[in-house]
Amino acid sequence: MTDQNGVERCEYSHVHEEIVEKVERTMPEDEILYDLAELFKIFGDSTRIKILYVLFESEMCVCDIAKLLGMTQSAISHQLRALKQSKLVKYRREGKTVFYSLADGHVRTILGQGMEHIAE
Amino acid sequence: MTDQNGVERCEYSHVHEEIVEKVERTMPEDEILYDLAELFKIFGDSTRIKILYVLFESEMCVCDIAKLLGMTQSAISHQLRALKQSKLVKYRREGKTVFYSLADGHVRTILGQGMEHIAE
DNA sequence: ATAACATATGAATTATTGTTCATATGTTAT
DNA sequence: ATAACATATGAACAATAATTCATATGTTAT
Repeated sequence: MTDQNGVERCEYSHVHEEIVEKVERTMPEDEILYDLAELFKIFGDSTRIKILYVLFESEMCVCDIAKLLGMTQSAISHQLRALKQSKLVKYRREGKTVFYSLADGHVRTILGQGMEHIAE
Repeated sequence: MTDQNGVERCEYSHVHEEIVEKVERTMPEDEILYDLAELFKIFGDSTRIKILYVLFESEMCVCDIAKLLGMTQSAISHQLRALKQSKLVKYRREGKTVFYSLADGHVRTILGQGMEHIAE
């Protein structure tokens, strides 16, 4: 069923040619799909989700987040970096302290839709 | 800064007590947050995202998905299982063939919001 | 019952990722 | 300059996960 290049060779295809063409027209570029997957990977960790939920209520410094979640400063800092790189959180420095906050509204929508889905 | 239990002990907390209480009231149960992370992990892989995009256009059998994405039947089948377990796709059997399709509308919303976010 | 096809699955391998530990960087006060 | 505090980061380790390969299951036709 699979040739030497790993490409499928089913005897009878069920998709009509028009569907194939439509898929090829609508499917975003590989690079975009890769970026999209990278974004969702960020949501795919409960520590990061908790951080986002904390930031729903208020901007907060690294240490206070760590205290609230009962985790080390290092672990939280590493995860905040991931959230920062994905532009899901932003930060401002005030003396020794760095305050993190949510970067935009998509976070709420995405988490909200996820919640709705698992609630079913 | 960290005690022997790994709990943070910052000298000066910046969060006010009322914020802490609000976070503790609003934060969902650990189990729910875990399930939520599990759901987003599913979106965190470009192969699965491609499968979902394909299914936007039409229900489709495993072999045709594999052909469209240039991947093996086995790899697609494994990923479809993950999508099925997360209730993101459903399926119906017709003879030897199994047709997969999107299970609900959250998929579109979540992917759409993700797209909006990375487009910024 | 057997052959042929479509799909599913277990085990192995490779790659990725979260946390910890130790330490570095940056900031403020003395 | 030094000490103290807050945060960031690199390396290592342990845990997860994606794909491949081989094979099993399920369905249809002969």
